[in-house]
Amino acid sequence: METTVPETKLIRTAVIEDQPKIREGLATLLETTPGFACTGSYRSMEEALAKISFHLPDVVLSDIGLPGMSGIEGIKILKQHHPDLTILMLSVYDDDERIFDAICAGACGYLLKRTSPAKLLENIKDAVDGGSPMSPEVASRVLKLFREIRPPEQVDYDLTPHELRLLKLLVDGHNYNTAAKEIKNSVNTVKFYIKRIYEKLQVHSKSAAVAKAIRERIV
Amino acid sequence: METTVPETKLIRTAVIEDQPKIREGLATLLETTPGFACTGSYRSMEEALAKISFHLPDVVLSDIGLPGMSGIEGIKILKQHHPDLTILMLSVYDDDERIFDAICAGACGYLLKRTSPAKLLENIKDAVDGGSPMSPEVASRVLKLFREIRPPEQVDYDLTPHELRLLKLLVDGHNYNTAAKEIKNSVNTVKFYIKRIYEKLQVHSKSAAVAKAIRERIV
DNA sequence: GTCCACTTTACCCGAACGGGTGATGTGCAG
DNA sequence: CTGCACATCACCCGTTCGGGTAAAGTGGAC
Repeated sequence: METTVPETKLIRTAVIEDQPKIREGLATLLETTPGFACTGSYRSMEEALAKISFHLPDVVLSDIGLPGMSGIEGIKILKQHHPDLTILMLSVYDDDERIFDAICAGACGYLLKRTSPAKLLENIKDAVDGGSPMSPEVASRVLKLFREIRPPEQVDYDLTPHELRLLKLLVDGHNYNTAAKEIKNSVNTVKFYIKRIYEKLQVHSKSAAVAKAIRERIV
Repeated sequence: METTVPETKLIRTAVIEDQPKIREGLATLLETTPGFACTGSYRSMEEALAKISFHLPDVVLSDIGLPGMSGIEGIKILKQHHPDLTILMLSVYDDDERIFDAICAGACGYLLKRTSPAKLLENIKDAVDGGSPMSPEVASRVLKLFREIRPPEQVDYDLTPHELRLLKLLVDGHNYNTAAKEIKNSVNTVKFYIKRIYEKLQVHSKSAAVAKAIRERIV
């Protein structure tokens, strides 16, 4: 809800892409579209890292499959040097692994190369406005991964607060003795409680209990 | 790259929203736009759950802040009854908690109410095409959460493949004996290897090793 | 008071674990 | 052949665990 005065701010974009046709196409697109500018186009991450500081852009558009250093490795370094840089990945790959890595490396968006020029420009604008543009397929995968991460429905096995606390101590590497000191009980009490924890969790050893506790996020 | 013959398929959409103005606005928008249809508009999740099966839509557009059952609770149930239903959340809230819950409950997209009608229609289309439309702010939050989830950078402690396999067995609840059978070695060999694993992981017990392995995603 | 549920502690015993040391093999470089 | 690295296994010993049983102490309900 800001006053949208005729936007004078140019979106300065750099391109990192090894295929000459695509690289030049993007550069031309950015140069000829009002409101956009291309501050540099680089054939490799190494080249970009060496030269980009002299014409720092607002947005970097980077391929992943580059000769030499990969785009993902590269943007990690780019982000270290210029933390505020907005980075969009532009890739033909839409596999979970690469999407995940790119995002964790600092990319704020992930577009597939088949994205139309109009969409691309719109997405670049979104990105500088703080959005995180993703191609539909990419967004789906991100959500899918997202769901996989926390599927378990917090089954709590009816553990009492006491038992829970003790379980946490076990998870943190305590043995019966140190855990006993921690909760100010005798070792025998601890042993007694742990028996019940094992029953409730249906396990028969400390390590199995710990594994279950961590995996099912009981801790 | 498919032949885009004049699309005859209507996108049938249902609306769940308690505010009359918004609900009716959405219904009208869907009815009057070529290619779209509104199969029903409901004031509450309870109403939707009761009636939606008679006119099953392709897409459900649901508010979160509803009277009675919340939109998030509701779509969980909706998804159980109709797993293939495409569900888009339409909400004023953009907090992490609700976004997370909505996605995990089965929403395939999350839009803010300030989304323009044109964008909204486009996003609905994206959704039926298998995409996962999100408002820019929402997408940013999703990526932020995403990064928080896997911060630890895969330190692998120089475990050999052998040691790694053994560690996995421990994590899966094996004791020395069963693990030994599993890798066809004597118990003593297993003990020997485990000693080295403990050294490399800097731990002194099975449960601590298991905890570390799971937490640092060595498994 | 009595009864009952719950917490806390105790003891026992066999099995599993942890750590140390040393002895075989097996294959490869010299 | 010798030497060396490495994998495999054995034995020992003290500690910790896992599981079973039993019994005080505590507090509230009746």
